[in-house]
Amino acid sequence: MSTSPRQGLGSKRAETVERLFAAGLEELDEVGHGALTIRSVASRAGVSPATAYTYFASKNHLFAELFWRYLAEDADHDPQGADAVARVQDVTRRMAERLAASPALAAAVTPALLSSDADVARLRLRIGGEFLDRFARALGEQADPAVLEALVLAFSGALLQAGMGVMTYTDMGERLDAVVAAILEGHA
Amino acid sequence: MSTSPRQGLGSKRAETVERLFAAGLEELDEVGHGALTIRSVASRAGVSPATAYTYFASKNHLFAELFWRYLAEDADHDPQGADAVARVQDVTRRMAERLAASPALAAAVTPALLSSDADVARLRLRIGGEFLDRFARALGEQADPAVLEALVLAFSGALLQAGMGVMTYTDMGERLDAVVAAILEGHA
DNA sequence: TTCTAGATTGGACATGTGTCCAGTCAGGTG
DNA sequence: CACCTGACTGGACACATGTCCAATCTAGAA
Repeated sequence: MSTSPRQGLGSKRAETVERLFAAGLEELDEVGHGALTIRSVASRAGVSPATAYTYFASKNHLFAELFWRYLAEDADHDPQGADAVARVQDVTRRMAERLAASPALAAAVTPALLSSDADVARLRLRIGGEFLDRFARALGEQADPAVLEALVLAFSGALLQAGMGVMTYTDMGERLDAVVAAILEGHA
Repeated sequence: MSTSPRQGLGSKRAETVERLFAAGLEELDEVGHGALTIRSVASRAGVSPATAYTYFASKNHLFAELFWRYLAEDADHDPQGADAVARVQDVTRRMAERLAASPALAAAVTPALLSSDADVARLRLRIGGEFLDRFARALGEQADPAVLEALVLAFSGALLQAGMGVMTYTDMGERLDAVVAAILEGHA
């Protein structure tokens, strides 16, 4: 039995996974997602590659987990603003700012989420659900489902384009302001 | 000097590249983009891997070229419809139908276009430009730039979600009808 | 202290990826 | 005909990826 009161949290496994996450972020910033390998992350975290692979099925899985955690840090925030337009813009601006603050992670996660890897597929759904929730909350109760879907799709599209380098994450915030306004126009 | 009047078109190189494209499509349908390798495509086309690599820098480059050609087949079509909404829906429906008809190619191209490969980056811009053109033509002259961008982003987002398997390409057509209507509402 | 279960490890393995290069081949040229 | 040139080829290379397993370590339980 574990001696720790909080089940599992203080376990050896939990400590190791934390070290791997931290090493992953550092490695991402320093060498980018192209050059990063699970082995390099393992080495930075001071564990063997075999150990790292017991935690992450693949490089893509690692990126997806890192992104999910990054997203979750911000999950409790309630969108601010007087009307739906302002609240939705608060959501997109906030996301864009956070992504701009971690460009390496943002660049890594876009291709990673497309992986057919089973662990990635699970996280992908969670992440998609989180986006949907945020927009739904910003819109309020009686929102037009087509409008909600338009927002989610436009946001996904912006993520994709930024991920491909067609626009920067800083641009993304501003451009989405206009796009959100255009979509919501006539949908009081 | 070449004996062929149409410069290069009848050259050996052009014939080989055609065979490689054809083999690539067959291989995609039969084994999917995961299992496909440049070597397997080369073998199917009856050329050596080394030869195939003189035409395509990577698997992703092959997918991007295949998709670009598939897109170009349809480039001259003028969007039909009385008003902007109908014309834009014609564009999205048409694309969705074509993608649904070649699911393996569609599944392959989404991750491929995210590659940092230089040849892919070139095609990515061309493909993005093509989408923009089609929506711009469907909207007509004096379109709101924010609306145009909203449409392109929503469409990109739909491609991404379908590419991830969150929706089918058949769904995509129907869902985009509603999304397009919602975006254009109030933008006569 | 001894035992035990879970965590970690080294290292080999099979596979894929893209590069490179010296050599061959075929068809048009002079 | 002999010659060239562009296309193609075989095969080796360096590297990354993810898997596997028997051996070892370590901290808490008895």
